[in-house]
Amino acid sequence: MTGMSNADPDSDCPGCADPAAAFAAHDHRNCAGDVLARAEALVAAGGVRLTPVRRRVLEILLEEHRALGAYDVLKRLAAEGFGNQPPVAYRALDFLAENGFVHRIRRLNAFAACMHPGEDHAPVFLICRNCNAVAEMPAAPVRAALDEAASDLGFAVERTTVEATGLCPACCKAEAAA
Amino acid sequence: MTGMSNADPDSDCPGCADPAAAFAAHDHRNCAGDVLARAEALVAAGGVRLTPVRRRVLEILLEEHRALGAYDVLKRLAAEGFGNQPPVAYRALDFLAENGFVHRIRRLNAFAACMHPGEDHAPVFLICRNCNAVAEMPAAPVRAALDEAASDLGFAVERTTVEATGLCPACCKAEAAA
DNA sequence: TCTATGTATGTAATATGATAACATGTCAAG
DNA sequence: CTTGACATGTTATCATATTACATACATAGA
Repeated sequence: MTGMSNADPDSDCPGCADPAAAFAAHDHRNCAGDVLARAEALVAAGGVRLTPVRRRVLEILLEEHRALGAYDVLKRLAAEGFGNQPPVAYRALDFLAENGFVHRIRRLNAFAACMHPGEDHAPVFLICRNCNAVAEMPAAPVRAALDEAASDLGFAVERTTVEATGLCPACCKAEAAA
Repeated sequence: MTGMSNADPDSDCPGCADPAAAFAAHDHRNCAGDVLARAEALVAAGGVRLTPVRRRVLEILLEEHRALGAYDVLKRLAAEGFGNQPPVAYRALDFLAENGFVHRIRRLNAFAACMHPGEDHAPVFLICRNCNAVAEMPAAPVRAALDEAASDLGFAVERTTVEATGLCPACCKAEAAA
């Protein structure tokens, strides 16, 4: 599951805040720092606690900058002296997901840090089937289409899972060349 | 996982071909029969084989008329003398999914028969968080919004997973009353 | 008709993902 | 300093999915 285009954390960085930059090369330490700072602010405001494990899990996902399975996260936690049983990872991930700091990517049974916590939240994910890079894209138009169609049936949408697989720009070009 | 509004196979029948009827009461044996017939025609045309296991899995999903886990399907297969190891179920389900006869619902780790095989295929699912009823909805507008947003990023969408949780009409009313 | 080939199925073993249940620790309000 | 709420640690177990390999089965070509 090593993303091709984001194996080097300093190079390509899909999933970053600016959707236009999502699949383009840039230094992602900036976005990671931003996000962590914003998360702390939100937590303080919301009356919930960003405990050491939770904070560390968020950091791990930000550092890694790609979707990680719960057990991958757990391995890293254990290596750093936190608990090494599944619930430790799941609890932290669930907390972060509920508070909008990470998203669950069902197609991959994995979790990825949210790149714009506190903002619009009905994320859409683009998953490259070739390099596994994952980008988070603004969802407003998709969500609007969904809401409208659903309300015609009398269904009240609360949460959405929208994930697309396909080819990211880099892999698309590579495949065309082959 | 017994859907409230579709516990009785002859009453409410979410997920049927006509999206307007999805959450309304009707006799679903009609849709099930239709679908199976259409599936056979498609299979003949497509050069693939609807073997006994595969056919039976499709029938089970049509009869049940709700999302079923692979192991639920497997239990029923085993009871009828087919193999009782996971791959038996997964292989049939994968085949059916690849050929558009069933859909995988990731949120539920489950599979449901497609109610209009051969037609437009970028399904959207509406899942009631209260009664677990699942409806398949036409996806064209959602898909269009998704394609457009993705292509701005240079991402070529191939397959999509679009699932919404919320309240179906019946549960919506019930909750409002409470 | 035989037999080679591809495709489907059967089976065992195991990997991977997720949760239930309960014990222990931590911290702040009363 | 105690109580209560929340967080964490730990055991055990369940649920979902896949790998690998053996066997059967259809069918096209010799």
